Parts: sequence; C-alpha cells; structure tokens
Amino acid sequence: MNLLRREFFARSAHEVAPDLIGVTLLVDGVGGRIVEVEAYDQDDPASHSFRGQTLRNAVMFGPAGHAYVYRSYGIHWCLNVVCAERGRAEAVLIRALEPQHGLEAMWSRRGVQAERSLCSGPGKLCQALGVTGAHDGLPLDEPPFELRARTEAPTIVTGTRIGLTRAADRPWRYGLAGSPYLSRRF
DNA sequence: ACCGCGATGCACT
DNA sequence: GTGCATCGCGGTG
Repeated sequence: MNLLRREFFARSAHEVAPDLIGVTLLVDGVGGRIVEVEAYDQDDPASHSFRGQTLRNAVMFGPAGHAYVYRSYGIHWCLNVVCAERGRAEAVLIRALEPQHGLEAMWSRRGVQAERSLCSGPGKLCQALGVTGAHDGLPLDEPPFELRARTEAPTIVTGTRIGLTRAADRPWRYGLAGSPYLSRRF
C-alpha cells in the first residue's frame, strides 16, 4: 500500500489505524515512527464527528489523507489523519511516536524531559513536532508533512482508548508491542 | 504507584 | 454554564 496514495486513507479508520503503526511521520523533518493511535468513526459518541459537521471538525468530513488538528482542553493540540470519505467522517488520532529525527528541535520545544516523554501522548507529540491549528486541513503527502512506509510488519497490541468518558469500552486503541514510547502501557 | 487539580479554548446544552 | 480524544505538578501510599 503506497502511503502517498489517497486510497490508503480512504478506508475505514479501523483499517487504517493498525496500518499506521510503524509508519514514520515527519513534520518539517522532525518526527519518528508511530507507536500508538486510536480510531474514531461517525457512529462513535466519543468522536468529534458524532453530532455532525461544525466549523471545528469540518476537515474530518473529507477528503481523506489530510490532517485534522484540534485544540484539546484549551491548551494542547492533537493531530488526526482523516479517513473514510463519502460523508463518513472518520479519523485516526496519532497518540505517540518514537523520537528518531530532529531530536534537538523536540527537546527545545518540549523542555528538558526524559526522551521517552518527548512524544508519548497526543498533546506532547504535537508540541514536539510543532503541529498547531495552522496545520488543520493540510494534506499529509505534501510538505511540511512526510510519511514513510514501514519496512517491517509490526506486532500490534490493542486496547481501550485513553481519557474518554463516552464509549470508553471500545477496543480501538492500537500500539506497537513492547514500545517504551507509548503514552501508557496496554 | 495512584489521585487530584489547575490551566485554558471552544462546542454544545 | 458544563464538559472535554490533555498534561504536568504536587500530595499521599
């Protein structure tokens, strides 16, 4: 599956999510391989698209393969990949990655921390990679974004999603087995 | 280890 | 006014 093709993302978020584990995500050359994601679909009370289109979530309604960036708790930014299309607004939340490229930029943006905490959470990851609302709606196959296909098939673990109050029992969290860069252990 | 809380923007009731 | 797809800090076991 060619990551630069829109067809990769024009599938259900439940198919795309595990396929993103191990994929390298860069923003202006800063990033690493994705180790944790969550899927959200339109029949999902926890999804921003559940109640229909608004100004904030408009990007979720397509086209696929673009970044949906929203502000969380008034402070943090969170990065999603838009999936599906044809009115089915789905997305995959990028929750954690393994810092591999541009470590100096990450350190300066995040402040002095343990390396494992540079990108171990959706808000941390956006801060480390410099993702903000200015990236909302931008295609992921063009600069400043870059995606690189994985070279090995990862061992994937699943679990329930983090931090939800609604639909908290759905096992739509995916992670790279054994990675020390997860936001939480599975 | 876990628990509580404050910071802060914005969609929604 | 309330609740959140969060994080970091400070308290207690």
